[in-house]
Amino acid sequence: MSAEAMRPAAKARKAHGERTRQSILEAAVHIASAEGLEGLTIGRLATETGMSKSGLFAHFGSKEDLQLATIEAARKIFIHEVIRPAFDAEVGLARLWKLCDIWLFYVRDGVFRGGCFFAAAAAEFDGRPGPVRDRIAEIMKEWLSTLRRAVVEAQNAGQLDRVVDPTQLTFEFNSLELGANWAFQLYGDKQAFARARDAILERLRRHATKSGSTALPAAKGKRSRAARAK
Amino acid sequence: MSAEAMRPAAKARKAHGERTRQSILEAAVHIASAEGLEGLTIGRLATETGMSKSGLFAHFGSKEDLQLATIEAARKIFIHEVIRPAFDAEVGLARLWKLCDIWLFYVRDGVFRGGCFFAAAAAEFDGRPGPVRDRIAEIMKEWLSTLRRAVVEAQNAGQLDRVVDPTQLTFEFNSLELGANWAFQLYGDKQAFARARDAILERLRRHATKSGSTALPAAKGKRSRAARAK
DNA sequence: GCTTAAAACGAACGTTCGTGCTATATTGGC
DNA sequence: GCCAATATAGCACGAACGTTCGTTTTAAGC
Repeated sequence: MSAEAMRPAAKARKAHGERTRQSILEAAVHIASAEGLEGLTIGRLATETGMSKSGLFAHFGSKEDLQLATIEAARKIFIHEVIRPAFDAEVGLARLWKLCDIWLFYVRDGVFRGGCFFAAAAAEFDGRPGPVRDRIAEIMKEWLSTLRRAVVEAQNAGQLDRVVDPTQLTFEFNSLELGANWAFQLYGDKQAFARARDAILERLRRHATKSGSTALPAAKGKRSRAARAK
Repeated sequence: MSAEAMRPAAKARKAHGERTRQSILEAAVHIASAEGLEGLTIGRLATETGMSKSGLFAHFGSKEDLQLATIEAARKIFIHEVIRPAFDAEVGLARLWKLCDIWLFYVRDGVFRGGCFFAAAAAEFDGRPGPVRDRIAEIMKEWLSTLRRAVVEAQNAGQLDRVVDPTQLTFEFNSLELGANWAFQLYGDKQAFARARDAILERLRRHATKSGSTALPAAKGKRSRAARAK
């Protein structure tokens, strides 16, 4: 009844506001990833979107709410760009590898202007307690859990040796990805992606079972590095 | 003559200013590592040191100069706390390992409030061109070079297999350290240090020659992880 | 103890920050 | 075409920012 009274019309009533809110957040995400969530200023965002400060501000009760909304928007993009495509791969080593591989492309292709949105946000807020920091930490835990689950599933599928500690492997992969992101942001070093990729693949190959190794990309010869350097 | 005219008295004349400048920078370094180089505000710093804004400001011509001076102060601390002690170890695998090991302690022991000063600064400024960003990049390159040199020296000493690519190994070690720093700052996860340590040691052991492996700490039994978890 | 330069201060500048309040467009439902 | 709700704009606020200025305190050299 009450739920039935919530006609689609009521939703359409809100459509316009929701749409501009969305376009604001789209701009916010890119500014924040490059200049930081604190550098994301209301005035700057208003200029960027061609709105007035107050008009824009009305969509969010406070700057903190804007930051939180921006984080959610970034999360959606991350899920769409990394998680979803990786889940097209079948469970096991293939999915685990694809998660890592796509993540590297997600940074390299500039899905966000400032590299990984959450790596930047985490570094900015790790010393400032509050809901923003908490939400960032939650989302990165989500990512780590997804990665770890993929490791365990690969083991359950008999494609990955059970002696490897899933938490340890997850830590190492995440670190290598953060390292590649760091090197690319600070030095524009694209080779860092290849290095992270090599390091991850080397670990996966070393612990892959015979049936598992077919799920990984074919190993290149020793000349691969020299060829790449050229 | 002119040089002789520069009597110690003339130096003593300037002593007081230099000393307060140093104490300002000491406070600045800790604030900046926790709140960022931009969050390091002149008013905040004045309050912290019990000085007036203008009196403090006179020591630096601009905020950017203050940031640069803060970076130099942090670099000196880093050299004193990490580089110098590691160079007590003899050239080769021992020094390489000590560089990595001490770095982890440097973060864990809170030499800076916000973890690794330069990791935080790099994340903050990697998207903002200018002298501050340039200097941070330079200093981190210094660190990478030091690490890489240690790898090469270990190879030259016949303690590390020559098939390993020094640049690749340096990238991996640096990534693992950044990963530990990240996990500790965001989650307070102290186990991350053990994980980074294990990962680094595992790689070193795998590529150490017979003569080299004596330079590494004795391997713990398999129960070590279970014991640590308890 | 007087002189003089360095060091620190207090007050104010112009901007920009986040955030309210009030009025004006814009829009969907009838 | 009118109504009511929603969406945007205009304006002003207090606070904090980096920075400048003229003055006062501090301390070293003779």
